Amino acid sequence: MHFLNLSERQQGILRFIVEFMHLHHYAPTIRQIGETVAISSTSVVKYNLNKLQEYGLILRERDISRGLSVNWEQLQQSGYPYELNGESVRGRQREERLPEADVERLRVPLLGKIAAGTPIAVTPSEVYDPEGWIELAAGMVAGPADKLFALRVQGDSMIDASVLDGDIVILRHQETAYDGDMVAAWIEGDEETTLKYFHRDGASVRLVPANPNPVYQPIVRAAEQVRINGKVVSVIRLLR
Amino acid sequence: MHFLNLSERQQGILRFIVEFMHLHHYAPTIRQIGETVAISSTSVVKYNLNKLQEYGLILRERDISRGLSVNWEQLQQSGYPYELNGESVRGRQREERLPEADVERLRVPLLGKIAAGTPIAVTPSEVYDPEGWIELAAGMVAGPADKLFALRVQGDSMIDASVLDGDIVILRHQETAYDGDMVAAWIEGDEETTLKYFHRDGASVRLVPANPNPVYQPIVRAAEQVRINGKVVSVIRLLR
DNA sequence: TCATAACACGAACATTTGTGCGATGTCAAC
DNA sequence: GTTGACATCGCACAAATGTTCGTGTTATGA
Repeated sequence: MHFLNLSERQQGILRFIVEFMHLHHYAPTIRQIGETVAISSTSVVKYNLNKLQEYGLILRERDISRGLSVNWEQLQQSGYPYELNGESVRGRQREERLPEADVERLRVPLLGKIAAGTPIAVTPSEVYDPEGWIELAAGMVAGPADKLFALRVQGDSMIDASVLDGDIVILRHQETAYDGDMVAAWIEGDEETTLKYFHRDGASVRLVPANPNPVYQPIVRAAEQVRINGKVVSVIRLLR
Repeated sequence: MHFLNLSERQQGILRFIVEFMHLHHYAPTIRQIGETVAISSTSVVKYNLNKLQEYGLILRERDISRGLSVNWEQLQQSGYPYELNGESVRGRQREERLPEADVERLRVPLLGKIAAGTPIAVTPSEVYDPEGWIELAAGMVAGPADKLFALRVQGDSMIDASVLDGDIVILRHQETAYDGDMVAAWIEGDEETTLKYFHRDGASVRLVPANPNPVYQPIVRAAEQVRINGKVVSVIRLLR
């Protein structure tokens, strides 16, 4: 979706968000957006925000105050006129990545384990003690080196994804996915975490194992039952 | 204020905030912080957050949900440990690290494809004509970083090793193996290349698939029939 | 022209989330 | 032992903030 094909309001909203996030270091609320873009109803803002999210330009997390972020890469590709904001989108991106100044080497936090029977704790509830960091060459992940984290696979339950006990899975944190993405998802009802290829079938979701052997079957669940934890960008197996 | 001079709780809080913001693109709430750092009272979190703000490490805006941001510059100067097991990484230490770059990053030649039906022909001379190079962090391979080469898997024939089409296998060139090593081997008679765990049974060799699913069975062959091409040290899968 | 989808409105609502404050615990200085 | 700074705890509270829903309004196309 090209920037200029957005509705006027959506352009305004996007511009404001970019500007706001540049000024503060957090996102605006829908009310703040509404005020500056002259939208009286919060629901209208939400409506347009949803559109922007559909276009992949922003990312929003449900029920989270200011849980709004900009997909900078997508924004650039949309032909966003970032000169208008005084500073470039690139500048902003650099700022975001300050913690990883080294472009060629990535440091990805190893946040815990992933196993079939237990949900991934994106926000671990125990005493905070990350297990460490994984060093990667930048080429080891496709796409932006952003929102990445690593999990160690525990048990052979993900073998249908050709992922073995002890493997390390590199994920990009996101709660939505596109068809063909391999995702880590928690399936409510089944109460299990799984690694599968994601396909949307209307209101339901089809999760297809990577291993084409027919002993491993796709599963289909209602979309609401499937909670995506992240997109798998890489799997690494270290043999002794 | 140096990072290590912070109270344990403050260190935990700071660490959590940094990682949280790395994953999401917004700040955590004081409650989320409290849960992960095992602080039961929101006011205690606030108290420590105030401290961190006094030290200039974070910035907070009153009454704003998640209106919390990190002062990255200050953080770096505080000696924040991006590597938890090693010593802290400061901007100044960069130059010292540069000479070590060769040690920390590996370039492994990509020598071709590996498929079930064709033997791997790796002669030392071919090393000089690779299809490309794979950049790895040193931690991606165990053991010495010599005699390494990479092959791209073609086809689903190695699925019994939980290795998929397109995966990259990092091998160390060697013609013998110890029990328990995963090897790439050409089996004469069967005329095929396979990736399996190597076990010696007297005069014969037992090759065990990594996938324990009984549809994949070990094979036993006379030792002379099994030509080892190398030991698998790593398997890497890149998803788009 | 009519149906339909896309867009907009506003108010009610439910949560999420930060703040305030009195009470308690700890520890070193006097 | 008393004092006081510092750190902690619970909990009540109010403000901040996203969502839902019934109802208009405006395009779009057959």
